Parts: sequence; structure tokens; C-alpha cells
Amino acid sequence: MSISPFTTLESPLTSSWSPTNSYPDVATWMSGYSNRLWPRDPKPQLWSKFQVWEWLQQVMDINQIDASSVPFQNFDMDGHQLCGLSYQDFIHAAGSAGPVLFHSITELKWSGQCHVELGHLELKPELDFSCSFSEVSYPPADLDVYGPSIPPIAPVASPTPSSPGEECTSYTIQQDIKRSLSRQVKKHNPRGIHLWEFIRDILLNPERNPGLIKWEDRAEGVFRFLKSDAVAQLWGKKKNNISMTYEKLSRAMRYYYKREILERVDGRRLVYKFGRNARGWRESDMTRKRAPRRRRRHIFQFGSRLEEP
DNA sequence: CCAAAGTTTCCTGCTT
DNA sequence: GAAGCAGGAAACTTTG
Repeated sequence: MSISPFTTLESPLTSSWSPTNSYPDVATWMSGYSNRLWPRDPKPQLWSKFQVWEWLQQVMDINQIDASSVPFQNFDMDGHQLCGLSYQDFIHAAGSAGPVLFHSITELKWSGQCHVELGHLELKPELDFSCSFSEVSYPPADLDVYGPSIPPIAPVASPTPSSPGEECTSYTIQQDIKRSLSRQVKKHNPRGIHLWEFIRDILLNPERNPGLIKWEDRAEGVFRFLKSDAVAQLWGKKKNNISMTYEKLSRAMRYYYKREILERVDGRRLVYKFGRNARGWRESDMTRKRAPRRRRRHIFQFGSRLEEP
């Protein structure tokens, strides 16, 4: 059995997520993935690349931002590099989600241990924040690992302009966050992450994939379930549905054929292939995103977005 | 309240 | 015979 590097991470839910705990390695993995454990190192400057990704995913999950709208590969950096990014860098790297991410990391840098949940932001009533960000889609038991809610953005947000004369006031950041979230949350997204995105994220995160799914043909997007029941349990945990089975999960997968998110792979059990409407799984997507367009202070390229199909 | 999207659940029949 | 696949049908949850 492969032991995930997150064995040391503890979660109050790890021992209770499944009545039988039939997949301890999965449970361990889950403790970091969907139980929303914040990276334990309170100083973001000390985060590993993986912790940066974890932070990224959690900020987007919590604020119900469509994960596919932010190129994770633009954040292929450790915490030190992340903390060096300016407000404009975040805009370039994450587009409309940039203000939210910038605010989150700014809070973490200053507070050392808290993270931002937009539902707790003290926004002016006249801003007409119609979306309910306090309504997170995770069990309340998960929330206590986050620590206290964050104070208002204004006193601590202190963006670093990328160039002289580039002013970023807390007011404009707050406006950006408002606009960003208005755009993001309007997208119809019934229950958070989609199944195919969940599968894709497992495949793209080998560090956290303890032999659940593997690529059969990386270039063609062909993959195979190694532990179908474990993946189903994981998906069920994600959706707060303990009765999820591979049979049900596979039915949902088959619905993707019609939408060309998946293509049929005949004659091979547990094998699927990403279709033309699946985004963000190609290696070429990632390498293209990293190619520098112009000289910047940091080694990563900002500004490109994942292609829409 | 309604419609739509995206599953979830159940089912029958077929294949490996 | 078990496990998986295929797809119809209905129900369900969430969002706009």
C-alpha cells in the first residue's frame, strides 16, 4: 500500500468519514484533500509547492470559485515565491480570482495562521453582496480547523505595486473582489466541483493519488481506475453521500460521453478518456502557460487562461 | 416558483 | 457468477 506524504496530517474526520474505513490510505489522503485541512505551517513563506496548491484549492473551494477558471500551473511555486507576488501578479496569474487570492495570501502573511473566508469579510452593506459566501458546502466539523475568521480586509491589505505609480488601494481591491466573486459565483455550479474535474484533479496531483487512478496514455488523456470503490467513496465523501458506489459514479461518468467531456474506450474495463470538452488535463496546457511572454520579476508567466473548448 | 444542470438512484440487459 | 458496461427513466439538489 502506498502511504501518502500526508500521513502526519491529522483530521478530526479521518476516523469517521467511512463507517468501515476500508481504505485507510484514501482516508489519509482525504484528510488533506477534502477535509479542508489548511497547510499546517502557519507561515506561507515556508510553504512547499504542494502547500501552495492546497491553499489555492481551498480558497477557491471555500469561495465557490470555479476551479477550472484559475490555471493552477501559474502557481507552480513555493510559498516564498508566492509571497513575493504583487497584487498585479495575482491578477495576471488568476484573472478575476486574483483579488480573492491576493487578499487571502496577504491575510496569511500578516496574521500568520488564518485564512480568508469571504463570507466573513466585512463588506459595506451598500455593496449589495447578493451571494451567500458563509454557506460553505462542507460539514461544519471541518470548519473548526480553519481558526478564527478574518478581520476586515482594509486594515491589513497592503499590496505591492508591480511598477512605480501603480497604486492599489484597499478600496480598489475590495471592489475587485466584489466584481470577481460576482462573476465567478454566477456560474451555474449545482454542487461545487464536477465529477470529471474531481477525477482530473486526482490524476494531476500524483502526490495525493495513492494508486486510485492512473494515466494509461497521458498524451491522449486515457486513464484507468485502479481502486474504483475507493474513488467512489472519495467522491461520496466529497458530496457528503456515504452511499456512493462505483456503479453510481460510473453512470455519471457515462453521461459525460454525450457531452464529449469523456470518450468511450471500448473493451477496456475501468478505462476512460478525456474528450474535447474536458479542460485542464493536457500537459501542453501547462507547459504553454509557463512559457514566458515578457520579462518579469518572477520566473512564471502570468496572464494566460485555460482555453475554453 | 420555475427551469436547467448535473448528478443520483434504480433498473434491465449485455459483456468480460 | 461476479464485476463492469450501457443507457433509459425518474428523482433529487442547487443555482439563476
